[in-house]
Amino acid sequence: MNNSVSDRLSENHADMSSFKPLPLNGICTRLGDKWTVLIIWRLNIAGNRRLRFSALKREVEGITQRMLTLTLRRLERDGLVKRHYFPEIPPRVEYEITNLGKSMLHALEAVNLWIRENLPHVEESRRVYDSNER
Amino acid sequence: MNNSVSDRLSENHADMSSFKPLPLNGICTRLGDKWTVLIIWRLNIAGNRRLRFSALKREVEGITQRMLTLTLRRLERDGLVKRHYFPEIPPRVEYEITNLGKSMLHALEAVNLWIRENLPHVEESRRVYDSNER
DNA sequence: CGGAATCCAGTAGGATACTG
DNA sequence: CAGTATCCTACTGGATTCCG
Repeated sequence: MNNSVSDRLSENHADMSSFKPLPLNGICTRLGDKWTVLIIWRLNIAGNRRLRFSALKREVEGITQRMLTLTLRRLERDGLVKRHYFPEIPPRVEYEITNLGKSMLHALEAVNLWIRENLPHVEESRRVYDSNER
Repeated sequence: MNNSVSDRLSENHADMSSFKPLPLNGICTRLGDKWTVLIIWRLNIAGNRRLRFSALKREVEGITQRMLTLTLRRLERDGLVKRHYFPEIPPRVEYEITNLGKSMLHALEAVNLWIRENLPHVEESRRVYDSNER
């Protein structure tokens, strides 16, 4: 079986030179936007339970209806979230994270950990930089 | 010794519910911008060798002088990159990735791998979505 | 309830010209 | 060489209103 890619992902930093850079084709941009990670993170916590549109709106702090709709549509389009529509009156719509979405969040765990561990260093560096220069 | 945080980062997906979401405090946004990852990635490949401004400009495809300067300044401010200035004539400036920068790229390896493995699925999902709806 | 449509302000980033 | 300064455009995202 072929796992040459993961083989090259070793502990050895120098081996990273064999990797091409991250393809900045929209996914990376998506990860950096304001709401994507917060929404899919919330859906991931829910696990296999689905969340209604209104529930997400309540629980993702500060998001507007417009941005929630936009972000969910993009997530659905990318296959990271599944949308279940029930044409009742009033309508009911439920959202659920997909396996693909779960795997993406899994890949983000290391980044999450890095931020939690290194944000203080970054902030200290900013303080020093801002006091010296300017 | 205290490693409770990494303890909770297990293989078990359900445990992720105990994590607070990624703090979207500028770093995440930074990762999603157009040039940050490409630049620091290039510096990381160089390892402990430094790269001149002009070398980065040549090798980071399509970047403008302005964006290279801006992005390098932010990376320096965050402590991810070190700037070495030699006041000669003409001036010479060399950039070098820091250990903090290396550790951040290390945390990004899983994301890089995920994209390389799952981008086809995302693109297929987009094709289906765009043909069905609209 | 779950949007869609419209308007608007702020910002990211490109192109270009100038400089110590 | 390694920037800085300026202008300009496109896009992101907030606020608000309307709708089935």
